[in-house]
Amino acid sequence: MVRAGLTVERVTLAGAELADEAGFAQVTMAQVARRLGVRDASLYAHVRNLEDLRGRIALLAADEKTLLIAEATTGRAGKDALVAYANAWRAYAHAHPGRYTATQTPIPIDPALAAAAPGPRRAVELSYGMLRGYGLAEPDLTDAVRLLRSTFHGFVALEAAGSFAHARPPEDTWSRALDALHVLLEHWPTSRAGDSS
Amino acid sequence: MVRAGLTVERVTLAGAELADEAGFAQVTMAQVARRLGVRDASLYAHVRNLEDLRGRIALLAADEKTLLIAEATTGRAGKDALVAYANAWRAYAHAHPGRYTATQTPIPIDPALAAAAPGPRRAVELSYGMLRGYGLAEPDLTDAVRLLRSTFHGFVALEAAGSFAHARPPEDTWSRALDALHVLLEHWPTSRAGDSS
DNA sequence: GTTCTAGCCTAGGGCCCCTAGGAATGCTCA
DNA sequence: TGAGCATTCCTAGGGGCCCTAGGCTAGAAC
Repeated sequence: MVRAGLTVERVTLAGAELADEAGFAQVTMAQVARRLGVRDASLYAHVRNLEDLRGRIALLAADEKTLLIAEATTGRAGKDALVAYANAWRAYAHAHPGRYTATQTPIPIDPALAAAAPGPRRAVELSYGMLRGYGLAEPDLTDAVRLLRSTFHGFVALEAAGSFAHARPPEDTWSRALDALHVLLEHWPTSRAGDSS
Repeated sequence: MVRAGLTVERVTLAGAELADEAGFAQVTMAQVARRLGVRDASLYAHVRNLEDLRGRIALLAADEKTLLIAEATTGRAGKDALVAYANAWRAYAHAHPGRYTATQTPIPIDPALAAAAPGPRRAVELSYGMLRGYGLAEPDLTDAVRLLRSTFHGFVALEAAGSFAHARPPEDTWSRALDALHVLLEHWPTSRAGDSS
């Protein structure tokens, strides 16, 4: 009998690949085990249970996404940084749909595991760094980061759900939206709402 | 033996209530049947299968959400309409989290069923009507609608996922974001990107 | 009152999650 | 080299869920 040589990392990766190919909902102990040529009971030596496995996939995806964004935005500022950040975000969601939904699905993740992951902290740094060129101060900085992240996530989520199935290509809307957000950041209503209508 | 008096509507409603209380992932034939005091096999007389039931919940939720937005925005224009639309959206997501995730989850819905639902058409009308005061023309109108819907959905999704768990209350960010979007719609970069940095 | 149409039932197969306990593998160390 | 040992992977099995097949009964139609 040849051992399969499983580790937590290999199991998690197999789950991530399965998520991208068949959807995150199809990530199941039995399916992952089949993909690894192993019985499902064997996975419990490496992963606590299904929820644990899904949480690890979510953490892996968050780290990968953050890393891609970091690579895309280094050395850029202003609108260049905004566009690079946004495009890297959307590209990851397109390239790894299952992993991406894993990051979104609210899973109770093991705190110790989450603390060891470098993703979240790095993601916050990147978000704030991207906006450095626009001259915003707290709390506007936090609000702007949240608005941008909301828009990026919402766009790819609606795109994945097929809400943009009409005539105009999503790509066109996407680039126009980035233009608009850039303008917004330059005209950010700092002290009180600019209510001119 | 007393009959339970099931109908498609009652089964769908029970599923929707269960979704709000326990999460959309917990909407299962067995759970819904238990809630109705019935065996799971009995539900198949009213609903084709689990996927069909979930699709009906999604459609119900979409209709309810659209109705609330319609009530909130009638008679309003400009920023008033924008704020009313956005607040109704977020309020529905908060009041019915399970139903709301049902609308987001990409479920293959029976086309005949979807065609009979008034929600989608009405939702499109409302979105475009809300922007009537900003003087946008196509394709900017479509892009603006998509941007707004992306932001609204992304915000409540990240909120539900616990991404805004830090110091600043989400409410504050939300109202500032609406101010910012209002400014954005007034400064919408119509012809070519306003690239002034 | 009989017949017919439903609504609801039990029975059962297949898949999945997870635990318990056994066998084989490959490392450590005398 | 070979015994001991931790780890890896296995089979067996219980419980839950989805769904189909087929039977029984309540209420409507005649």
